[in-house]
This record gives sequence, structure tokens and C-alpha cells, in this order.
Amino acid sequence: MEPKIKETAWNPEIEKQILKQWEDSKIYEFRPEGDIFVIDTPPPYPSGRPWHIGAAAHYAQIDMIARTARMEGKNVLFPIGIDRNGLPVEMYTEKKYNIRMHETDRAEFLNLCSTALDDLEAEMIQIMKSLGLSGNFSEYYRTDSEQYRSLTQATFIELWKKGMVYIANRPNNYDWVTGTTIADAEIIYEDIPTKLVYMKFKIKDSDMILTIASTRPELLCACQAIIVNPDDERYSSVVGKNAVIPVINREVQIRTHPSAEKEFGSGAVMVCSYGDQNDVALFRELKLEEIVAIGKNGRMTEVAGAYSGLKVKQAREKIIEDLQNQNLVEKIENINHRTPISERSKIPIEIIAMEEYYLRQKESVEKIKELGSKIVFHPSMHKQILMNWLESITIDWPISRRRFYGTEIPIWYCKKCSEPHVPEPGKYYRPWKDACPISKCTKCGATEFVGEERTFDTWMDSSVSPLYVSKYNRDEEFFKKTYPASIRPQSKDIVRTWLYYTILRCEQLTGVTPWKDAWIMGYGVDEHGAKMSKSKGNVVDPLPVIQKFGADTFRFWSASEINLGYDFRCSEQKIETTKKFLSKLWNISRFLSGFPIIKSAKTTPTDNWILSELDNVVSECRKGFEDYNFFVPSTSIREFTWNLFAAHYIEMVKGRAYSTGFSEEERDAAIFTLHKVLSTLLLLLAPITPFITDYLWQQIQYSDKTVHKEKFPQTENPQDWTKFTKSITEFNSNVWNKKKEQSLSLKDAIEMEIPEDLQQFAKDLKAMHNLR
RNA sequence: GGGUUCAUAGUCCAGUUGGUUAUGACGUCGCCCUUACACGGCGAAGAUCCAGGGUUCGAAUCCCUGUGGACCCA
Repeated sequence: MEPKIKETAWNPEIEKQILKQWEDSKIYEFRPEGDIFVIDTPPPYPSGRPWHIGAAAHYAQIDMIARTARMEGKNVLFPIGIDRNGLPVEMYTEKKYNIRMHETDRAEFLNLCSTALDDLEAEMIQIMKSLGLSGNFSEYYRTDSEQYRSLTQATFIELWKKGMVYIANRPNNYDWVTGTTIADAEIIYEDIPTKLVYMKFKIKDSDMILTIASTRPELLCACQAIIVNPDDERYSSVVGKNAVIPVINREVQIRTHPSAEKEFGSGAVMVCSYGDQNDVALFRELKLEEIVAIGKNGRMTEVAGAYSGLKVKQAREKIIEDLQNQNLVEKIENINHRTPISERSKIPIEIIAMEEYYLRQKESVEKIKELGSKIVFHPSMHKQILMNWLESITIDWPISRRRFYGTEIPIWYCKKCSEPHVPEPGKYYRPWKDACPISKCTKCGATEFVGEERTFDTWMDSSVSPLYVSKYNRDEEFFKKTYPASIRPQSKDIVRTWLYYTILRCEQLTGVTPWKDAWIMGYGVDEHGAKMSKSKGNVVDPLPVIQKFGADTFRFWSASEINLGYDFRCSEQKIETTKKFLSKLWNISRFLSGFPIIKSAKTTPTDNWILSELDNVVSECRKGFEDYNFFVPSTSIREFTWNLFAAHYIEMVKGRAYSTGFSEEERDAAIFTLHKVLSTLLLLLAPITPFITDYLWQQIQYSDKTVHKEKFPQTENPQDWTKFTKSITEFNSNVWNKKKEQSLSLKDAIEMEIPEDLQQFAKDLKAMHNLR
């Protein structure tokens, strides 16, 4: 019989047609009824070209989650969004047009950002579509839309009214390049080579010299105390006395404090506003008066005297030089200092006191620990990242940012008494340009207002994503059915931000955990295991790879190469070799497409053996799918298909299927089994490689609809025949080896004994090897 | 300094509750067009399972110590 499939290899070009078929027939449309499964999809951030191949692999797997749930009979809400708020696009725009945000007209700057985002977004959507994501593209959302931003603002207003927000002037992490306060979660630490300068301080009214080591000599002008450890006998005689700050020539008192480490530097520490978080704590504890030495522009202020106007780094070099000239330096050590760096602009942050809005989070920590412990993490080990983060939260969340491209903080201040007012929730407010919606100050009765200019930290937007997709505040009925969501898929580097903030905000607003499961993926690294970065030039662009090898190849690579939760290596060569498996599957299908589909038959021992192995595969796959792990199913399917089904079973029954020397009943049993195995494999593979499986399913005509409307196969627990697997494969190997030794062709006849335990397979084996 | 995690052939990786000869793939080297597939088939070489110690009749697997890497936190 002529095979229905003609070509000898899978052509990824066909994917485009299939994609169109899916779109036209709307097979992935969500209906809010029955068993509902909601994915809190991460909206990707279009921060520049190219998009990360690891991210593409990540989305391919999220789609597998969606398809798995669908094949288990669930109605799946798989939203697609684009995250468009925040610093990266502002920096991208500044660079692209060579402008500075704070020196550009706000409305104009926002327009430029928006245009830049549109371009980058278009490419991402194209990649996501060509990957075959079964998400809701027709209603894809943007986090900078009026609707989304009005939700961010409404949730803020709700928390404001509950008293969860307050304003405070306190030292905070400040990034002078981007000109804004940042949260602890946005800080990374890097070891940077730094000079540890041992400076000589004179003790007043004595000839004694006190040596103090510091990495921040430029902060001498902001020094308000010197501390030594209370147990440090070297300094017990000078405690209580005053020391003279070198170069600055101002006096400060020497005190004791347990945070001074005897072993670090000289054991004496200068306390300045503010070298690090420890200084902040000491200023508060010792009630010292703050001296503002560094301005918002990252330069030294007038209190720095001769150094005023210099950037911090320049001031440091200059003051070291001056100290050396005046013979006030004992020595300089080169050390690697763990330095806090702004995640965005990569510069060391400064700690500067500023007035910012804070969202209360400290009192929620215990509650979130409790909620967090109930969320099922995949893999479970990554729950620890959240728990460790919760342990380290010491201050509330500063949520205001001095940036433009973000959701505006919806507050107006009374011009007369400065009382802040929030408007009614539900609309999108831009206080920097909109007229004030409040008519009269509730405190003093004045009628003139001035709008807040700051925006929110972007995590204020991102942290309500599960509320947005389930239409919180917009559609009560829909919300009830779709919240909490089923699963949050995301990568492990944003556990302490996105994952944590979402639980925090949703708990504050709804009192419950936003999802039942959290699915945490590792990073994509390059082929040598190094992190991909634009500066290293090792970023792999996913688009050409997908175009070259096809989405299914890329997806199968993603499934079979990535162990959930662990970092994975991306190399084009690996992806290329994955394509071979799809060719194998294609050719098996091509062979089978020549035989009629037989619905039932009286199977022989050989058939029972492969069906028994197949049942194991089904059970393995179901276990993997249950854990949202695609590594297990893809590898076990590949191994079974290639090394048992194709290599042994098909070879054993080929003669029987062609009916040479076999009864019709025996032939039908072989054909029945071949189709049974292949159709089961296609179903199991459908969530992983949706294109090729759908194409083959429809070409062979296993049913009159798409494979994606089918349900997963169940295990049937037939009698266990797998004990014969080893004997069968070994016997076949022996025959092949014998023929090779005797330089026989595989079709040549040979004399060999079939072992006792394989007698029931004898007829197939004889036909297969031409045994005499 | 604390935490998480990893260490298995040239490379990547599997190994479920400890049980004969350690899985598969890529790569390498032979041989082979055998009517699904040369994007294929068969075969071969290649591993002190990071080191040391312990528990055990028996350890890649469990425990301890150390070494090296990745990440997180202070």
C-alpha cells in the first residue's frame, strides 16, 4: 500500500500552515466553565535585542504546561502580556536618542519610550507565536495600558485607605545614574577591587595617633563618630576622647560599639552618613546628626569643601592624594570589597536620605511564610529562595520612584496645607498633567492642588498580574472562577522580587495566596556554562534558530535538555541534533501510514511485549506531566521510540505486517499494535511538539479532529511482559553481531538457536533475521 | 561568614526506597544502501562515579570531613 505521507523528512515550513489552521479554528479559546486552569504567565520585558534564547525556551515550556492541562480536560486561561513599565526602556531610549530623561519634556520622553517598546514588542510577539504558544494573543495585554495602570493605582488606593502606605524620610539606596531610590531587591553584590586606606587620626590633647581603615575616605567630611569594640584592649584608653578628622580638622568622639570588628582593618571604624547600611543603623542608634555629603547627582556637596562638585570616585582619589601629601596615610591595602551595585545601571549605590512612600511589609512576613509554605514549588528546593528572602526583610518597601515611564502615583497635595489626597479607584490618573479630580481639601478646605510627579516601582504593577488576568475589580463572576490562579511559572532569579511581591500584594488585597503552584526555572547559559550577557557577546538569538530548525525542534530540545529548576546550556549544535528525533518519528509515521487503521485485534506475545513497554512509558509521562516536568516524558518517549519500538519491535513485525508467511489474524494484530503505539506516542508528545504531532495525527487520520482536542492516554496495566525486553534486545544484538562476523548482509539467512525463554516470539524472530 | 545547589567517559546528562556487568545522547573510530528513515542501521573504543573517612554482607546512591564550581543572603 502507498504511504499517505510521501516526504522522507519533517519540513518545519509546514509549521506556518498549521499555525494558521489553529488560529482560524480558535482551538485554544478559553471558556470560563468546568474545570478551570489559570496560568499567571510572566509578561516578558522588551528591553532590547536580541531576546534571550533561554527566555524563549522558558515560554515553550510554559506552553507545555498549558497544553498538558488542556489534554487533561481542563479549560485553560493562558494569558499573554507584555511588561512595559520601568527603567530598562528609559535607559534604552536615552541611549537610542542620546538624551537625558530628566532634561527632556516628560510627554515627549514618554512617547519615545512607547515607540521603542512597540518595535521590541513586535519581535517578541512574533517569536512567541512562531513557537506555537497556545496563549490568548487576540487579547494580549500591556502593563502600561490604561486598564492595567488603573488597576495598579486602584490597588494602591485600596491599600492607602487601609493605612498600609506611609511617607518617610530615611536613608535609602540611591542610584544616581538613574536618579531614583531603589529597593533592596534591586541590589546585587559584586566583589570590586578597592583601596582600603589606613588613615591617621590625632587624638586631641595628646600625641597619640589612632589609625582607622576605610574604603570610603571621601566620606571623612560626613564622619560623626569613631567606634571601637568594647573588648578591644588596644583602644580602651582612648574611649571617650575626641579625635581630629584628618584633612577636615573637625573633632569627633571615640565610642564603643559591638559592631566594630577587632580583626577588620585597625579595629577602629569611622561612622559616616552613609557608607553602608551599618552606618545607617549606627546613626539611628547613637542619635548622630546626619551630614549630607553626596547629592542626588552623585557628586560631593558643599560640606565636602575642596572636594565639592566632584563625583564620588574622583573625590576619593583626590582625598587619598591629599592625605598622602600630608603624610596622613599609614598604608593602603588593595582588597576585594563586596560592593552593593544597582541591578539596572550597574554602578555602586549610595545611601542618601530622601522622602519616599513606603508600603508596609514587615508585619506581613509571618503571614507570607505561612502562605508560602502551602504553595507547591516545582522543584521543591526553590521554596528555600523565598524563605531565605523572608528571613532577611528588615525594612518596608520603598515604592516611589523618580522616573517617568511607569504608573503614576495617584496623589494630589493641597497647595495650602500639603495634605495628600487620593482619588476614587477605577480610573487611570496622571497627576503630573491631569486636572485634580478632588474639589476641596478635606483638611483645610482649600481648592487648589498640585499633582505628585513620581511613579511606582515597577514591581507594584507586576505584583498584581494574577489579579489583572482574573479581572479583579472588573468582572466579579469571572474573578470568582479564575482566582486564585493555578500556577505561576517564572525564573528563579526573580523569586525575591516578582514572586515575593505578588504574594505580599495579593495577600494584602485578597487575603489568600495568588496561586496553588509555583514553577521555577533556571537560567539559560551559553555552551560553556557561562551566563549570557550582551557585554560578553555570547547571547544566542532565538529567532534564527527557530527559523532554521523549526519550533518543534526547539521545543523538544527545551524539554529534553532542561531539567526543571537547574541552569541549562544553550547551543545551536545541540538543538540541531534534536531534529533527528523528529525525523525518526516522521519516518516511523510514514511507514505506518501505508497500513490501514485497525481498531481491535487478537494480539500475539510480541505485540503484548511492546504494549507492556508502552504502558510503562505512559505511566512515566503522566508522572512527569503531573509535576510539570517535561524532561522525564521527552527523554522516556525518545528512548522508547528509538531504541525499542523502531529498533526492535518494528523490525520484528515487519514481515508479519506485510503478511509474508503469516495469517491474516496475525497480520492484523501487528498493524493494530503499530498504530496503537504510534497514536499513543503522538498523544503523549502533543504538548511538547504540537506541530508535527498534529500534522501526523491528521495525515494518518487517527481521528477527524486535531490532536489538541484529544485527551491523554491512560495506563492500561496489561500483564507485565517487560521481563523479556533484555532477552529480546540481546538476542537481536547477538544475531546482528554474528552476521557481521560472518560478513553476511542483514537479510541473509543464518543458523541460530532461539533461547528457551524467547520461544513464544520465535515466529517473529525467525522472519526478522531469516533464521534457519 | 551563613544558606541553597552541583560534581558520573572528550562533552552533556540519567541513575526511583543502597543489590550482579553504571543509562542515554553528542562527538570519535570501524563496517553496512537491510523495500520507514544515510537526518539511517550495526558494532567498537572511551568512567578509579571529585578526594578521604564512616555505616553495611554490599555504596555512584546514606552519613561525616575536605576540595572545586554556580547561585542566593549578610
